[in-house]
Amino acid sequence: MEEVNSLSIEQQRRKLEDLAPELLKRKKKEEKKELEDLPDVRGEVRMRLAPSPSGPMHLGQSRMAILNDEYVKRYGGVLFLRIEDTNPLNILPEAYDMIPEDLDWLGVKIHRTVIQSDRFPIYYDYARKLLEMGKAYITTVPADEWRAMKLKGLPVPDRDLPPEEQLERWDKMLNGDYNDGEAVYVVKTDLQHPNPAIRDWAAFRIIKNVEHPRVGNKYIVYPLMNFSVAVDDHKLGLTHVLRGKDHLNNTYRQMYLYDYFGWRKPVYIHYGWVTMKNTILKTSLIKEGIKNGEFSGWDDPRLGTLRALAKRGIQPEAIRRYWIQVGLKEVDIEFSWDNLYAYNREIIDPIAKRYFFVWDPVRLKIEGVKSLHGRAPLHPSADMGYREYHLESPIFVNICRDDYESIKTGEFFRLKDLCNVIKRDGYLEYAGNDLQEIKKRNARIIHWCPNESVECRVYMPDGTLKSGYAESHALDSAGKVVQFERFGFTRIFKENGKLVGYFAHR
RNA sequence: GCUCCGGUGGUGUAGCCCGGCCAAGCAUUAGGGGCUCUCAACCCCUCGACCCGGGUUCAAAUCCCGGCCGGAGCACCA
Repeated sequence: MEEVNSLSIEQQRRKLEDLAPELLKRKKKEEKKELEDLPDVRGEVRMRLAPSPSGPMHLGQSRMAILNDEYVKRYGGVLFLRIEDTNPLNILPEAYDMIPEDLDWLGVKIHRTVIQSDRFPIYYDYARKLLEMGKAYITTVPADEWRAMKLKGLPVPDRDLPPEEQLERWDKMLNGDYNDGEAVYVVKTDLQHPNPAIRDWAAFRIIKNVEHPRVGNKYIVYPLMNFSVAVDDHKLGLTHVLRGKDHLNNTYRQMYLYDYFGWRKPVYIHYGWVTMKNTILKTSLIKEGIKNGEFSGWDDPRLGTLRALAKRGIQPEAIRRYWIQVGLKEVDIEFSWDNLYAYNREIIDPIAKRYFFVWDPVRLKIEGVKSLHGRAPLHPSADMGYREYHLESPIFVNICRDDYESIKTGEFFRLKDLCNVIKRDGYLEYAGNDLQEIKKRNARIIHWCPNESVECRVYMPDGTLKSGYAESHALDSAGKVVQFERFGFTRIFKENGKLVGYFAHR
């Protein structure tokens, strides 16, 4: 060892070359496209997605859906969809259908769906057991006082009442003898716990006079998330739970239930926080915006909902690749639209047909020719056939105002796949059809569309609108993602004979 | 304030557990060039990072200590 280190780097290298040249060759490393293995896997895996039905799914939530799906597919097992609708104040009834639709679009395979509002009797059952065990209490102390005591590490008087009395109170809660906020079911933990967030936590509350979209007024005692989640995670036999690290303290809280009941704990993995700059994800904001007409709906192209992305032609597979490469690290990350777009382009570029879309159009006459024939490939490399143009005198075409203004009068340029022209005052002069001439003179080639085109407007993700004309061939691709040349990838739809597009990315 | 979790280029990630193949890989972005009848794709090139300070060691992105910075939670929401 000492001998080796006494040599210079160059000497060491030479010596190594003699002994084992293969060690010097660097392996070309490929981009990692796989997720890390899950820890502690014994055979099949049981995992879950647990969205609350407050709206359709958005990009942020697609992360947990994709990752769970990937792991269940890798190891085999069961993926549960558990709809967490225990807060009747924050439910969008349509979301019960929207969420499975969104998951289906994402390609996430759900094996079984459970809805928490079906399971209240189960929660009540465990609640009673816990009271019998003396591990929970029902307090009638007002919320703020109770919280203040907790912060000081002090018990409220109710905490130490005997189980019989607690059970009596529990029955009174269920019977409706208390009104909203007058009594709360609390799980005992450790009042001295250094983390105040972990000390005694509320597990059931009373909500009267609010109709739950699925169970109506059947229940007035609603479980809070930590209780119902822990019970269900256990009852469903989960082996691994993926959740955002904002749930870290909830995991610690739930551990008390596992300990009290002696349940086996799943493996928890907490992944980092994702910030999405200038992306609208908050369902409450979206709901508001739809209501006041600011957004056209849940699929408004400005939004970060999966439905909006789908409408713009973002492929579910691109979203999947994105989240797989981000992985499960506990670091907070910033979402990168660029990276998502890159994955999407990878998928879409080989299959998207090419068309001309002229936004902010200028209509110009081509002088000096009787008729013109054009032929442009629908795809530059794949064999998808051609779109053809036959123009008869008088010939008018549309080009983008930006192009028109940046071309000088007298300048020689080409209308792609049609012919060469010279810009004159207010019209174009036909200048042959020699492509080599364009190349030789390094002249510009711009796109155009015939006078007989369809109106087309394209909604951009930033909320702006581009309108103009698209060549009528584009109607053939209605519903699909196309690339408007020199514009970008856009998903187009036919509406009243016109085209409406939603821009994906360049 | 208290509790917990993190810090690799603009962004994401690999490497960190088990120190030396790392003068740090990959992807994306940006800039440049080539190719192309698109400002797409493709090919080539360039810029760009181990939070800071100590320590251990022949050797630290990797181990230890301290600091700094960032984030999350502290709801009768999920």
